[in-house]
Amino acid sequence: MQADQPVRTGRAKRLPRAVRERQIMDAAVDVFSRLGFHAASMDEISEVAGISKPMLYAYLGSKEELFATCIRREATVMMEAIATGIEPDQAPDVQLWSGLRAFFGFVGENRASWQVLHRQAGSQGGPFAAELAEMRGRAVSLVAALLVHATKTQDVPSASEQEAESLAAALVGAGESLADWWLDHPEESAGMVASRLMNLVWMGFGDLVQGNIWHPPSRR
Amino acid sequence: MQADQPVRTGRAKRLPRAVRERQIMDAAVDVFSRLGFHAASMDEISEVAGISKPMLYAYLGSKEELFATCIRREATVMMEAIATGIEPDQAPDVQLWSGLRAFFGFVGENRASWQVLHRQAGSQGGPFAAELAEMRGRAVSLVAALLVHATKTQDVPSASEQEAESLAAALVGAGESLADWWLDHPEESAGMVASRLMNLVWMGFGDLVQGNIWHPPSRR
Amino acid sequence: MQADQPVRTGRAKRLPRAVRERQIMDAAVDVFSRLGFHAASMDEISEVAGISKPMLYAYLGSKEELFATCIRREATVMMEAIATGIEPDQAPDVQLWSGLRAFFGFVGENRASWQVLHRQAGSQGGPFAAELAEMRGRAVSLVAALLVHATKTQDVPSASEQEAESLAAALVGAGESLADWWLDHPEESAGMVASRLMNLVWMGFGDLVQGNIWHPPSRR
Amino acid sequence: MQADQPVRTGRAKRLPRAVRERQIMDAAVDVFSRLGFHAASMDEISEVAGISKPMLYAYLGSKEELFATCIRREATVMMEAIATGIEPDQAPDVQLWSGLRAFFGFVGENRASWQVLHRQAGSQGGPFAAELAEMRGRAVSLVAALLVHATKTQDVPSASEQEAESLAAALVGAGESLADWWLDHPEESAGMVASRLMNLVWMGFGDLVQGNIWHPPSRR
DNA sequence: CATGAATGAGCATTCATTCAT
DNA sequence: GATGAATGAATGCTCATTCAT
Repeated sequence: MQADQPVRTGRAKRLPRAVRERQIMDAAVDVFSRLGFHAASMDEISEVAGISKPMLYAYLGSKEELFATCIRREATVMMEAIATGIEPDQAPDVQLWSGLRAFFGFVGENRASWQVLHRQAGSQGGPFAAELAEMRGRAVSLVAALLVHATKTQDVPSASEQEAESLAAALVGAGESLADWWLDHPEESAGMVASRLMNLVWMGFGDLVQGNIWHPPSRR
Repeated sequence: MQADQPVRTGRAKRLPRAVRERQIMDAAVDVFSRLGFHAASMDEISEVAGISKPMLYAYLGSKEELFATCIRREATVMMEAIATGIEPDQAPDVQLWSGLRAFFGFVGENRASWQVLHRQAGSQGGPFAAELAEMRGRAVSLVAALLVHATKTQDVPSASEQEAESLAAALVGAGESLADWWLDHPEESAGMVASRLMNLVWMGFGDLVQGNIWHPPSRR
Repeated sequence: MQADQPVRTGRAKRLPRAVRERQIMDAAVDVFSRLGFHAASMDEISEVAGISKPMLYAYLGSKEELFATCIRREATVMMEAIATGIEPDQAPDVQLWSGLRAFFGFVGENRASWQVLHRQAGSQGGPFAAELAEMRGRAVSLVAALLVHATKTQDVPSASEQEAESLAAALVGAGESLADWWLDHPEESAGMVASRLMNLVWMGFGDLVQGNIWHPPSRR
Repeated sequence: MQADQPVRTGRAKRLPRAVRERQIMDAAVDVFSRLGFHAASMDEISEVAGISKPMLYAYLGSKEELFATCIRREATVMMEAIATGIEPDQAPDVQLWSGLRAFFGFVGENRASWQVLHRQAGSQGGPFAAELAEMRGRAVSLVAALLVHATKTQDVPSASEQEAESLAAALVGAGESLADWWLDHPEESAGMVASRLMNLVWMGFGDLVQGNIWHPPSRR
């Protein structure tokens, strides 16, 4: 997204550290999202960032540190986007719905960010796996809390934490997978995709096949 | 699973080709599942297999060929396990249920196999991405077909193919994610985990929070 | 030339040693002439020969030994062909002419042999360089002797051995180079090519450009 | 020529790129000329050049690219040396003579260069064969042109192109072979060797054995 | 005798990382 | 602060050669 100076030449302009760091991380996110951690090379990142490799190391440390930093930044931004999107004082279904909408909205507008976060899920070997796992775990917990909250508003024996977490994991996975599917079918709108997932997890196939559909509150 | 002889010493015993090939592929699945394609080295695979590198190449070809062969073998075994588990002439919900049970059953008993198949999802660059994507695509199509079949038994305007596929993608993602979660919570039984996902996707949260639970037919 | 059994299967028939050795060497000459020493692999040679690698080693020793043996055999055959072709009791020019004709005749009918002998001239590093150099040296000496003999029949101060050898080296090189050129222009006959070289070295450009041509004795 | 530091130790001194590149190519020519393309290893070249392997690749690309670059450089230098040596407005024989003198002069002073160019003639397989063949072809064409020019100054039916080319090929081969012979008999002077070849190809044995010798014009 | 199975040793190439200017 | 120049350490792959059956 920021392959600016195609051929860097001469000495890079002196810039305040914060700006430089941002610049580098933008480049790193770009490259990591395109190639994945292993295939990405520090050479290419430094080139895209428009600085020399020693600067890369001076500012962001090793490749792994750089990757972890990227993950952390992008994950934080995404979580904030979602948190901001959720309408807190509404009914559980509406909260979930607004969360999903925010999630797909974010993915649609930040493909690179999303891919850095998701395209590496497997490489558990690396030490940045911790970073990734933690970020994902945070998302799962958030959803789990929402689910627990939903059951508490009813007269049903509240589900165990374990159960909530497992369901949350499933939901998060469904969201990730659907987001990937969406990348290959960009003709659909974020709202439509979000709505599908909402229907699936709130109504279930059992209802869906009978024509029972979940609708956003405004239409109710 | 067979990282036995940490330091191989002397000449490996003469074995018929077929046996050695199996041995090597088992080792490869082991290493690939632990480290992922990129981080795995042919050196380590040959060591784990208890043979020298040239045998690797003589029998299974290049690293990429080896990986693709692993993927194909494991995917085939898994798909067969699931196909065998599905009860074909039953109602759609029962079919789905038996499929999920078979899936989690397989994952529980073949962790390495499962991880080879799932831990590389992101590596879009590699030439084996095709292999992986195809395998996953096949699974998604299978689920989508099941969903379409389910809607057709009802008097509802049958869902578009696109919609079915997206829901199937979500379901598959939910299954994958839940399988991963399960790997970290092995105290649960396969049936319990499968049942959770079944309830989520068939009943939906909407029902679940009201205490409506899906039960296997025998209990109905 | 002897890629007989395309797919060897089962155990090779027991054959008397001499026959086996011939078979192997024919295959080796074929492969060496096509690929050169380095690019030729013992695997391919054994395959073309229709036997297993251990047999190759049992019969002909190491790759270098095998190559040296090939060189020796082919060179001997060629030298004999030339020696046989030379008419000993004739005038020097006729002797040279018959030698050249025999040489080009041999090359035309034994391309593989010729290429094994000539296509490796450069690789002086290997220990078989000795073999090659010796063979070539023998050819040069033969020509030199012929030249010396020619001068002795005249009333001129006979050229020094050194001079004769250098001229012989030049002549041999011209022959080799012309033979290579001929491989790329097979439409010419052996006699025509031989005649060109004869004219060049016997008459010289000085005569040639004045229309003075050397003719074989029968036409004189 | 600079196999100085047999064991390089510590970090190589910082040098500007152009200098290092020259240094590397000199080393490469040295090694290639001694061992030939196949037997030469990038390890040895880097060692002789006094740098690490990555520099080789950073500056000169792959082994094949490096070799091709060497060939091109050396061939260019040699062709220029010869072109410079030829006296253009003289009679054909004088032109040939000056060309030969220049050729042997070059070989005498640049043995490594000569050997890189000549010692690989056979390796037909490699992708650099094109490079080599083209260089040699250029030389042959040049000589052929000279021969055609020579016949045109006479009243003789000008030789066919084919004939001229074959004679040129023979002459070039004679030159190459004589140059090699010379490498083993360094006690002779370049002029003497050149003169021998000149006499052979201009006067022919027929004249030589009768004591007719070609002399450079100044002595005529 | 004949062979499938096995390997040690080496080679081209790349990449994260750092030094000296 | 900023960089061009430099490298140690792997990695994928191949080949001549040899056991064990």
